[in-house]
Amino acid sequence: MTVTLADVAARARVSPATVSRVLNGNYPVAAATRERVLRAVDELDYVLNGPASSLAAATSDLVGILVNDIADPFFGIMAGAAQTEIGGQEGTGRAGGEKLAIVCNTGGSPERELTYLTLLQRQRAAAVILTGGALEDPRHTAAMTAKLARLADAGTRVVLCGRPPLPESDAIVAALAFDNRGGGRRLTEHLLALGHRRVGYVAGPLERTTTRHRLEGHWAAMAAAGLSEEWRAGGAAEERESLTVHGPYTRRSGYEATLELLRRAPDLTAVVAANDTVALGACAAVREQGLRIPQDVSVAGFDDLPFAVDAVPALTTVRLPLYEAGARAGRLAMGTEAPPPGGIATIAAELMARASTAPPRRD
Amino acid sequence: MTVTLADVAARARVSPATVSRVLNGNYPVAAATRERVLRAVDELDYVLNGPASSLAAATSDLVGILVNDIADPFFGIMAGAAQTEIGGQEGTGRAGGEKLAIVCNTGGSPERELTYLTLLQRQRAAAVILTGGALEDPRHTAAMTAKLARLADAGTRVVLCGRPPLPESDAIVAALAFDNRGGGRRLTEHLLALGHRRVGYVAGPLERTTTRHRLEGHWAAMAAAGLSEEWRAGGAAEERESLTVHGPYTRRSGYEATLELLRRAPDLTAVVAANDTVALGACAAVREQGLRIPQDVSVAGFDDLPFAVDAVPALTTVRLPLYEAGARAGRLAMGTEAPPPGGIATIAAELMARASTAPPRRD
DNA sequence: ACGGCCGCAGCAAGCGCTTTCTATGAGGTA
DNA sequence: TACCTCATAGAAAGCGCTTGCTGCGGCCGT
Repeated sequence: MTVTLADVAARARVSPATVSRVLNGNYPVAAATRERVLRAVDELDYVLNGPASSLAAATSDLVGILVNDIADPFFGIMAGAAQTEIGGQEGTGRAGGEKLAIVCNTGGSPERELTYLTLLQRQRAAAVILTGGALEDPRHTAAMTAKLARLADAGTRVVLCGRPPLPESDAIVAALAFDNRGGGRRLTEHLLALGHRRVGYVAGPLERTTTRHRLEGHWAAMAAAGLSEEWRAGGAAEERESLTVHGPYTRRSGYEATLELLRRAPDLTAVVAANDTVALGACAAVREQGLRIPQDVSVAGFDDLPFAVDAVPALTTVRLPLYEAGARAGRLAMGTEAPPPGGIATIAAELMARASTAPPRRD
Repeated sequence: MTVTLADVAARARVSPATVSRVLNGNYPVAAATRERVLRAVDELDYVLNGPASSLAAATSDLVGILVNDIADPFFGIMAGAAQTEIGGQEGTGRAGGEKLAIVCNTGGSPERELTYLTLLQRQRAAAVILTGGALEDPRHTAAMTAKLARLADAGTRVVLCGRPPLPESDAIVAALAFDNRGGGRRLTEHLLALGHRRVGYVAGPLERTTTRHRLEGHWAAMAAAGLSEEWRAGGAAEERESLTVHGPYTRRSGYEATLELLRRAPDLTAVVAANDTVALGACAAVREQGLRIPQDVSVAGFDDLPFAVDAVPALTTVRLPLYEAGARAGRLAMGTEAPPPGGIATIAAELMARASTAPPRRD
């Protein structure tokens, strides 16, 4: 039925061992023999049995890339870049060093995240790349740390991309963290410099590192401008809360949250969104209220996804070098690039001031 | 070092066979014994060895989803939907019927497409979903047909999603094809009905089924309106060609191609793009030329990706039910849903007339 | 009360490959 | 010529799991 190594060996009139060695190319085989074997492989249309080979060798050439939402280009871009570095060109046997990247969509679910790690552990994956923000649940964090430790024990290289390093875990080859806090701060500073004082914030889901860091940057800027004082005077933390609404990283959330913000504070002059997708929803909501962007309300996003520049007006946002980060993560996973000192690198976030933000109208 | 089935068996004071049966749950095991085994599994933090298990059982619970470009939401949405149906919740053992979806990014490369199919064949994948348009190269088509036949032989279920069925191949469980031709035709008819006569077309890459079908729909509409006559009079096929430019499915391509079209035919009143992403680039180009949308030039896309409705003006496009199609493909791959009669289903494409198209200006 | 069944657990034979160790012959050296 | 060294190829022992078949008590039927 299915062709096995032994069949190839028989046809090439050599032993199975020799065929294996030809295919793996890590043992001297006479040119003539190799030739004969390769011909047999070709003629029989032989395909290596992955499970058998992984079992015997106790390794595989799979690299897992975990993403929170595959439909979101934020992850797609990173995953694609990583995958480019990891490769995927090979013939019947294993070409040298080439690995195969597979993308696993967790949908943001912690269970699924662990499930996929288990799968990859099962498959003895060569490396795992975790992209995007992490959930800040102590239980889940502990489970992840433990799981990653076991993976590392088994020889799997673990790389984080766009995710802060795990506390006291030495299982990780490298962590590339985006400077979400700094980016968030600079974005709000830009708004403040334009003269805005009443700034609404459509935040991402609670308990995500990305959400928290961006929000912290925002608040830091507000506080530095002395605006936290105003809050304190005018009603303490509730006031601050009232200008922040949480929701998923979706357009719809941006739309609804912005309507809500506008209802709570009609005198808002700017809305900062958790990311560009959310910002698009915010724009729609602002327009629906008959307000103009940026004359009446400024809107800003985060990430600088490709479509941000095409929004009308072009979206002010914070550029994250997603492609570069993904590619670097890919190289780290392959062991092609040396890890940064301490295994941790912070990736700069650059403010992209565009047309969707302007000074507030003077009433 | 690593915990094996045997270790678990020893701790639970049963035979390895029993542990295996508890984990796979397809053989009667006394409740008390099962309990003991599960406890041992938990205590030892045991993880099944995937390769070993796949080898022995000659199957695996992996489902591969091949996509052309993971950074493109077009694919992300389908893949995400399919993955939702396929699941990914399971404990240490294999929960009943649950499979694990992995996404493979071919980047549009035929070699990589085959490589991934080989990988999945190697892994004895339970099913494979191929999304998006196919390459129309006879050599590659033949290779794919052969490869899919072998996969099917080995028991892998093959589902096509958004891709036309392969000629004379019975390897396929089902093919869900989008009505790209019909959608393209209706879109151009809409433009013609508005009064447009000079319509530019920014097409996708050559030799892709999707590109060709959409283009055929466009031409069919033009011909039906008697506009092919005008062409014939005014310079035969070259004229028709001159209003069509090919390029990749990227924003940049849309931008450049539109500038080129405007140069060739300054009297153009409408531009149809291969998809929404390309349309965004087209919009940018039109604006850069100082032209207004839709007053001076109408622009239309295809796919109705989430951001299409957020473009300003909102983009006229053709809606493809990507999520539904992906989900259905997922169910077909799981065997949860009966294949359509003949294994082939055409999925309707709906015209979404929005603000980016309007009657041409009367000069 | 005895044979037959049935429910449950164990034995052992692989699944197809990798890899260590051993065998063999050719070529070089003293 | 006898001995030693390489360079290659083969033999065989698993890798960790699944599963057909066997074995063993206890319960039922008559």
